[in-house]
Amino acid sequence: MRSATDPRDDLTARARIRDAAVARFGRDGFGVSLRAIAQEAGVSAPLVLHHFGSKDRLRAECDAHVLATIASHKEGAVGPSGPDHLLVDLAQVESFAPLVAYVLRSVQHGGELARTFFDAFVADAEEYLHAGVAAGTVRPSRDEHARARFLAQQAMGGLLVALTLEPVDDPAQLGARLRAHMDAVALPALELYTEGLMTDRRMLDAYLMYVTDPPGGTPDPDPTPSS
Amino acid sequence: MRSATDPRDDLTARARIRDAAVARFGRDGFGVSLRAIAQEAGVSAPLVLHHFGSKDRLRAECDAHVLATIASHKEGAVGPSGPDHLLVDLAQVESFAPLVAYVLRSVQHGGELARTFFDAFVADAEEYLHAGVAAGTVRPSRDEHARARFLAQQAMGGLLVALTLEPVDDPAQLGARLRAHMDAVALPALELYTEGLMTDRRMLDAYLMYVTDPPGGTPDPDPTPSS
DNA sequence: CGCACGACTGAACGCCCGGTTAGTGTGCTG
DNA sequence: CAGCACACTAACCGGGCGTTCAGTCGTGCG
Repeated sequence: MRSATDPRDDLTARARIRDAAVARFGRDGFGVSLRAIAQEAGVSAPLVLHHFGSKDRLRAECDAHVLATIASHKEGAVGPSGPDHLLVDLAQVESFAPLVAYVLRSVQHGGELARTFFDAFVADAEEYLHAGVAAGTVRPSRDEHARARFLAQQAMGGLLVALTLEPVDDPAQLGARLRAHMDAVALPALELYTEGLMTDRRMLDAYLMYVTDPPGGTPDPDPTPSS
Repeated sequence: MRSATDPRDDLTARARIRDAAVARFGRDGFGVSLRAIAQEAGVSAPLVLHHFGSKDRLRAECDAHVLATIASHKEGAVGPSGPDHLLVDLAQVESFAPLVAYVLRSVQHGGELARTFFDAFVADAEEYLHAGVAAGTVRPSRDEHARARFLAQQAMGGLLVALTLEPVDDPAQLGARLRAHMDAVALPALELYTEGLMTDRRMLDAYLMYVTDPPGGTPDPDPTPSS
């Protein structure tokens, strides 16, 4: 019983299965079989069901566990470089790499956790940008929320595409791969962020003119004919 | 025989199966069953194998078909807004929406076609940026290729994340969804592209200083010990 | 001690998968 | 008309999946 191993209590088979599931889900995707998870945890497949009821509930528990773990670590030490680096920094710590892989899989696959994570990223980005604007290091935007969402989406997506096109087999190398991605991205990103891309304001001004005064007015707002 | 239906020749059951496979793969992912594809094409499952040999070869043929179709259309009319808009513009045409969905699925899943497509995107972006630099509308970069890759990766990834987090059920709505994504992204993107993000050059200059003169020198270039 | 209980497992079930086989209909060809 | 090539299908196969079941083992408790 748990009374005998009181301090560990969560390092028992149940937790081992959960950790193995996180690792396998992250490495091979959510289609991985229960038997593979069981083997990774060193137990039999039915024991997984015995503890978690079903594969779906196991997945849900993994979601909650990953969410809670990362959230608690986010509080502990705020990243030096904004939300984009949180996952990258976490992945450098070997023990956290599986969690990061799990998060990336989630975002690749979609679903509840992915949206939760992404919303948190956007919120972090917005907060970070707001601090920059207040400190005078970041230009204000005409729509701060849209900008935060845009930047988070682009950064997350770019990372995901890079990892998808050149997948990392060994989760121990995930940290190095993420670091390499940041290195490859650093120069163009900093260039873009400080110098922009365009040499003049024509396109932006044209767009601003367009949204405030659409050329076609409001054409046929309810195009439902009589038939 | 094909001599009887000479002009159609490619609209026979084989092509119908291929199109059904493209549609299903794009809508439900590559895990979709052969039976579902067969049902969509209105034939029996073994007929799919009869024509294509195996699921893998069917997938390969879909890859080639999608690649060829989009490539031929790309030649026909070069997009007015660079490579990012090619898929978006194509998806507006209802008949092309399944192909676009297939491409996005490919990039989400990884693999050969994904890399081929992505490399083509990068090449298009590089060409487009180069033209802009030559015309004086786009600032030059210290690493043109890295910038093109960066922008393509971010744009593609951002689109993918947006669609993954809020998936589109009906392929007929894909065009509208992509348009909505471009609308949501237009303002922050144009702001970033024309005005940048930073108010000063400190971070960029610090980075440039760092890469040309790393603080740690060249630490242990070949860390292979004697053992 | 005896007993109940939870952790745990081997075997098996039902299902669906990709793929195979054996055969049917059909239309062209000689 | 006979022969034949081809598109096409019903039935089936082995295998892997999530899940269930019956039972064993170890252990704390009356």
